[in-house]
Amino acid sequence: MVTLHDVARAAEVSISTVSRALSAPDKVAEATRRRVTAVVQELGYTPNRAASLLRSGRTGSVGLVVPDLENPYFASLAKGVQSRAQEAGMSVLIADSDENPRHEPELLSQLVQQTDGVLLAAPRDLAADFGVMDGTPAILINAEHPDLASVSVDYEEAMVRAVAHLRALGHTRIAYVGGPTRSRSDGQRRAGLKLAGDQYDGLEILDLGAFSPKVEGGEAAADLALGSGATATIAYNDLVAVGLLRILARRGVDVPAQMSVMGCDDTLASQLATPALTTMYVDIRGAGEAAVNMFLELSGRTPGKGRVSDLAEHRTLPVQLVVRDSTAAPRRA
Amino acid sequence: MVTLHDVARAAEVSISTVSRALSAPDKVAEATRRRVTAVVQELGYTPNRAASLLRSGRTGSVGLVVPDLENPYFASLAKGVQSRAQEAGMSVLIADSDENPRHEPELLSQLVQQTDGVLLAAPRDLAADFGVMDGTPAILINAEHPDLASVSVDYEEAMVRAVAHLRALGHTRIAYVGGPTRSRSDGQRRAGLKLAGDQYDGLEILDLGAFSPKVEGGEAAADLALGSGATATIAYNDLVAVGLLRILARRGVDVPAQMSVMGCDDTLASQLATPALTTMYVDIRGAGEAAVNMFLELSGRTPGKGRVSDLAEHRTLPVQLVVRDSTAAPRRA
DNA sequence: ATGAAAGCGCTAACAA
DNA sequence: TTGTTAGCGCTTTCAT
Repeated sequence: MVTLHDVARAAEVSISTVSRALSAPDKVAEATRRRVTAVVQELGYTPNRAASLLRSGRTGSVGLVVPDLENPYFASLAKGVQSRAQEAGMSVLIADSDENPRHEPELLSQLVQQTDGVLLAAPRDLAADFGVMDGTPAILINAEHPDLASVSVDYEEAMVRAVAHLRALGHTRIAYVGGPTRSRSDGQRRAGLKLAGDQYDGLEILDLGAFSPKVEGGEAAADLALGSGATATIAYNDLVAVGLLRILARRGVDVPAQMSVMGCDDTLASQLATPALTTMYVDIRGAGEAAVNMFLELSGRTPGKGRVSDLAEHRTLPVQLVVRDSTAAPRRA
Repeated sequence: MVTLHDVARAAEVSISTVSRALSAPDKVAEATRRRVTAVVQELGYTPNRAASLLRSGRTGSVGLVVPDLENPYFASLAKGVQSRAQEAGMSVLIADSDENPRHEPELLSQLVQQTDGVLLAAPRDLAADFGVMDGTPAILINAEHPDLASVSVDYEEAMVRAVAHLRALGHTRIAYVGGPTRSRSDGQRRAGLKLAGDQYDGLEILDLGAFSPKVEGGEAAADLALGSGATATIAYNDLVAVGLLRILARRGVDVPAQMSVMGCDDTLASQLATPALTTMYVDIRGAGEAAVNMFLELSGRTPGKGRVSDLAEHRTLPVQLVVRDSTAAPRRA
């Protein structure tokens, strides 16, 4: 292993000069700097992370807590976090709470000790989490708290646009299959739906109730949707939409001719479904990246353009309509 | 920050005793051990990883390299790795090569520095990877190398059973949509297919060629399958099967009545598809866990029952048939 | 602009 | 069984 000492010896300077040449190039004479970097190249020196971290008191990693890594939504999020962190020279410790809110605090407290900060995706029990965070920088994803920075998808806008799309196709009775009641993002979606409903004349939004945010949820809601007289149904997310699709197919209902179906999130699921789902694209990977960026600013590692307000910045991510094969004009009666 | 010194002082022992009490409890008197652990609890001491790394050369983490975290297959793998590692008190650093074999060596060399060992999932360019591994323990997943331990899914058996299922339904002409030519696991699948083909009289296996292991691949192969006169098609994996389903639906072909379709891997995709895919379940999570276990044995952290042959143990994981809605008896002509 | 030197918190000889 | 001690490779004052 090549160390600072080796480089220093070869370049005939002291180790502190080498250290400076690498981390604060402007504090070293041009000639010296060049000589040092040349030797570094030649010897193939790479700094020992452990040593520099020990010295500086940092760990060089961020923690990420997700409910379920197998859920395509969180897989994408993890991917975004991962890639941005890597760029910034940090590593990511991922903890999977297995959809169990009770695991969160425990996982969190583990992470807190091993990382410089934590990204919390869709936390279920913020209050409990708080206890163990103990001052560690934390960023919330799809959740908000007055004292914490956060990045969330604009689900309200997502619903407004979804309705606009269906309305443009000529639908006037639209059903909504909701997600978990306690979910903050379901609340946002409903707000968007209400907004859209008020905006158009003669448009009816039917609330089908709360369902599990999975395929099963959609399956449970399908007959309700059918019986509601709606010509289009918006699902809480893509998974739920897939469940709808499945039962509708079994009932012999042609999608989109007899019923239009929309998902949300544009996860892999929307592309896998048959017919492919019209859905709202939300940049999950971008959310992951944004969360890392916020963390970086918060902990002052980014030169920082003006530095964030204080601790608690809230960032909202835009959404976009993706039209595929599951929506069409309603059939003339 | 609580350090060893703090604990030592409070417990009235030396720092080395504390260190030992934690990492080699049997080398410390029972009473002392209890006193120390009590103080550790009380003070909330957690070892400084950077320091112990620096000193011991170990990191307490494993690296995992996957081609794509968004692919449900690798997401599950990551989940398995994650959970077993957690149990063993280790953390996981995940690197995503973004399906680009050229990223691998770079990611790997980063990981090698930060981990005690590396798990390589479906590596594309083992030769290049080798250069940077430089003696770090490595476990291959779905790949093999004479000098490295590995765990792979038994894709040969998977195909044998898939064919048996279709055969039992009455199919006699079965098409196979292959994956990447260079893929080792595609070779295994073909071997299984051949085996099965030879085993039954009057059974024809048609090779449709090599396709991208994604939805697009299946879409590309669909018309070929249709034109081949086969009554059933086996796809390289679930994603490819979904692609088939999509085009078949567009062509008005009823699955499974007119064409049976099988996927492979039993990823989320097979459940999301319409109709739900009959597929071969392979315990991907188990593979991840097994890989961690092997690493643990290899690096001698598990008391080890007899210690692995040498460096290179190869473990094979079983498969299982999952029947859903995409297969049925062929229609009488 | 450069060098000397003091540790960061911990592990692992080596002593006792 | 326990304690003493010497660093691991680096950053960072403080001199020069």
